[in-house]
Amino acid sequence: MSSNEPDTRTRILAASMKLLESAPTKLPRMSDIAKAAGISRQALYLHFDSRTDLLVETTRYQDHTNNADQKLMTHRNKIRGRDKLDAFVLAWGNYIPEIWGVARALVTLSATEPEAAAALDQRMADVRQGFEAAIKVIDSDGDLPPALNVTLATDLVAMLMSFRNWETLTQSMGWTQDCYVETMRAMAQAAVLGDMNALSTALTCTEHLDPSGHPA
Amino acid sequence: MSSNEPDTRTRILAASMKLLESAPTKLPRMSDIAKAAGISRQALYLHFDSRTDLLVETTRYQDHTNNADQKLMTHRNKIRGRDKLDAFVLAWGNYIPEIWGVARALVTLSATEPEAAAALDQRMADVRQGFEAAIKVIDSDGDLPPALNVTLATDLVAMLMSFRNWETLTQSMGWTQDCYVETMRAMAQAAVLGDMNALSTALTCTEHLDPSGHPA
DNA sequence: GCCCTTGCTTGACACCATGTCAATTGACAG
DNA sequence: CTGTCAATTGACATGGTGTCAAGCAAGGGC
Repeated sequence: MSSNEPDTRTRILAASMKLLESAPTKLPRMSDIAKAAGISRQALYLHFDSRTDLLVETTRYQDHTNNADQKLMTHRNKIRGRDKLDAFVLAWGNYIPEIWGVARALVTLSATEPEAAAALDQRMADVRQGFEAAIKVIDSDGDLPPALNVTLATDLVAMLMSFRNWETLTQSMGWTQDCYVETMRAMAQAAVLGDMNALSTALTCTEHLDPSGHPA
Repeated sequence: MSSNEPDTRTRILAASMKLLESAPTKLPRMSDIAKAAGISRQALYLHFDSRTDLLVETTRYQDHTNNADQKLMTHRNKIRGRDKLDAFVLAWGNYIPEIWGVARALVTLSATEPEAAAALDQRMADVRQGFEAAIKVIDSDGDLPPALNVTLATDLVAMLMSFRNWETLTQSMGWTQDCYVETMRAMAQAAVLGDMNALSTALTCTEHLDPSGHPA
């Protein structure tokens, strides 16, 4: 029976993840999560040290159930640095919406909880590393403009592709996910390769935005 | 005597501002602010409805004491759109560090308090408007690349110059304020004007970053 | 059939921060 | 002297996290 019914810890994590995904802007109370998992509030503390601990474990759980590693490794195939960058921008940019709810909760908690802040830093460092790998190859390809070095370029792209920027553009400013990805792709190429015609491709968005546009 | 001793409300606001500026990552409790203002905790509620209200008023107070309007209006002089953009990027980019502490608190609270979120949205909208003004002129100058429209370009630059990005680059990634401003200036020009050689100017940073660099 | 362990339940409680209320004080004005 | 205003004090409600102790139900070993 243990093969069919998932163990309690897993049920908690699944419930936590579901709650965070379904209402990204509200972070649930421990009692909410307990109810959703079908156990008592106190029982949560039999499996997790604290609210923060539970949340951090939820992010791990989510990455695991989503095959995050696999999804973010598509750039392995590519040979040229610019293709690697492109692939990673695409992969990460399209992964963000999947993790939005959970990541947002992590951001919120990290304002007060150092543990959460550490977990968030780690996650951002992981993403940064993906970009760095691509940019190193761009550099050895000789495609990196002389004005940039690897560190600077990586910082720039990592900033550009930050979770928060995705949130701003798609949630506050109403950009389509497609528009976001395409524009960020163009921006990354422009910034790191000095490739300006990349930005003409972003033309697909203009349609989406002109008429309806901003709710704010 | 009322001319020399500031009234209580002002003393509270000053104390609140000072606390937020001196420890940007910790948001003070009401009791901390009361103590700093030299009054009882309960007396705060004689002047402000709630913690959120007090914080929002603190941001206004800060903008007022800092002459924010004046500082952000330097681009009025400029005629060409590209010069206006440049001036506003410079002005806003250099204003951010002054308001960091208070703004950060607002961001933190806005996760749970709708009032704070509204205030934050307003502030972001104000900044956005500054960029939009410049970009409209760029457009009428005929300098806006055909792939962009005003809305899209404004969103892009507003995202680039967001408070959060400043925080990421200068606080997490260790960029100098100068490096930040110069790079953002170049990025903005590249994004909105298709002016790629702007990015070569950002070369000043490479020195700062290569040796010491990342704490993470 | 008995005991022991394991995982969970229930109820109670400490802690901490925000926000509220009532009674009181002290100063100043008319 | 009196009324008003601003602030003080102490007490309290609320809501959330985290802790603790006692009890209970199911299953395994023997």
